[in-house]
Amino acid sequence: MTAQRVDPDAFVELGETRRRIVDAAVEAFADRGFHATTTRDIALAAGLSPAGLYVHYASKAAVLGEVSRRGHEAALRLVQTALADDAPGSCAERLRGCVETFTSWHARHHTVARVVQYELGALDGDDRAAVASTRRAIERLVEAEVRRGVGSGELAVDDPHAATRAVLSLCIDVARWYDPRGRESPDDVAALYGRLVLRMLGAATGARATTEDT
Amino acid sequence: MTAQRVDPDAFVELGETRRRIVDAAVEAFADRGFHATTTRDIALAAGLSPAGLYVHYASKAAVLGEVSRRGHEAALRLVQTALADDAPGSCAERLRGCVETFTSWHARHHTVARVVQYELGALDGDDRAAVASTRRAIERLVEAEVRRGVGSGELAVDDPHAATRAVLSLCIDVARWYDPRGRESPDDVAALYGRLVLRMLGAATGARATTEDT
DNA sequence: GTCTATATGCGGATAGAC
DNA sequence: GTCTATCCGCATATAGAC
Repeated sequence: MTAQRVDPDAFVELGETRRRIVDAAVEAFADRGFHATTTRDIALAAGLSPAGLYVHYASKAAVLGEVSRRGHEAALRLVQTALADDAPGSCAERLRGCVETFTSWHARHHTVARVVQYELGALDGDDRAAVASTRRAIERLVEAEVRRGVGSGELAVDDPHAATRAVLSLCIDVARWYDPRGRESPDDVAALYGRLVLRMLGAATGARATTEDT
Repeated sequence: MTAQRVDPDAFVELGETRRRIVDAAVEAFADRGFHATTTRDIALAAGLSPAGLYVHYASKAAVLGEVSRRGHEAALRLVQTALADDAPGSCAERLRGCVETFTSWHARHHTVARVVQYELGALDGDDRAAVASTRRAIERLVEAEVRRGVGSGELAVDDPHAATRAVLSLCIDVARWYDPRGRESPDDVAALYGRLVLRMLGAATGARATTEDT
């Protein structure tokens, strides 16, 4: 209906009609899943006839591909920005920032995030490969930062690969349970997760003062 | 094929044919999702004709209900045992044990766990209500233990409800990414997660010695 | 680029014999 | 309790006019 249900950064340059299609598809895929969503659902919610969809996308899977590719790219950009070479702060501070934006995105855009995280199996060939590559890029960036932190003594973990996976897993799962009708804002969850992750990684700085650090 | 793909504790007393149906359904639901699985897929994998399934279950959704109810009940039993009144140890030790068994179950039985965690939306009325109640019971047990730990000073968290949700979220998401072909056994992941969770919860005991405690 | 109409196949579930 | 045969509705996608 009113628009802006999805992450605007990820879908701006699509044009009006495709934008409406993607918007409707995200809503439906997130709510009921790809396979339980019909092309009619998407077309009608986008204000088109059932056939109107095929002018813009070759198939239902192509619509999913658009959502998943762009969603993954948006998530990667967040991580790249937070952990860029010229980003300020210690490893721990940079990781906290990264976890905060990544978590906040999964809460704020939990519909897109659900599609991104839980419909990988429905992607076809090319889209699946593109998305897999983006996912590896995200993991590599975060793991490299964790290793730097361990190297400098800021962090203390035995297995940086497994610890990184746990951190990303925690953030990603926000898309599953987050409910915007609940009490917590995306920023609330993000702030909490920033603190929890620093503890998980054994960050040296005031990690256990009285209760939690701020 | 050979049997024993699913948690035996959860599905023993079903009888031979139902057992084969449930086994086939778990495999298919976990692999492709409920909606992408056909009743033919299930029936044929169970060694039945397409119609044979309906002697034992009224519908595809009824098969899902069987899996989800019993899967949830199995998960609840694990938590009840780990946190029972007469279970030994401090709050932190009991929580570590709970996280370990809960995590290990989600890895070892990741097919059942995927159905349990990701197909809630496809349940119909009665099953959905039963399952929701079991899920709340799990959360309540864990949260109560966290609150006890905070009260006794063993743990340090600002918001026990949110921290409990994060802990369970971390464990549950194991079902999404765990791959038995990888290097880590379920017990490896469980041991790691036990340590990470105690850190998250600010456990006082040797939480940050040199690297990670054992 | 949008529509109406429709081809075509597939999936959930049932009927009825054995 | 299992089978074969089948009904029936629905979903993806296409055809062709405007």
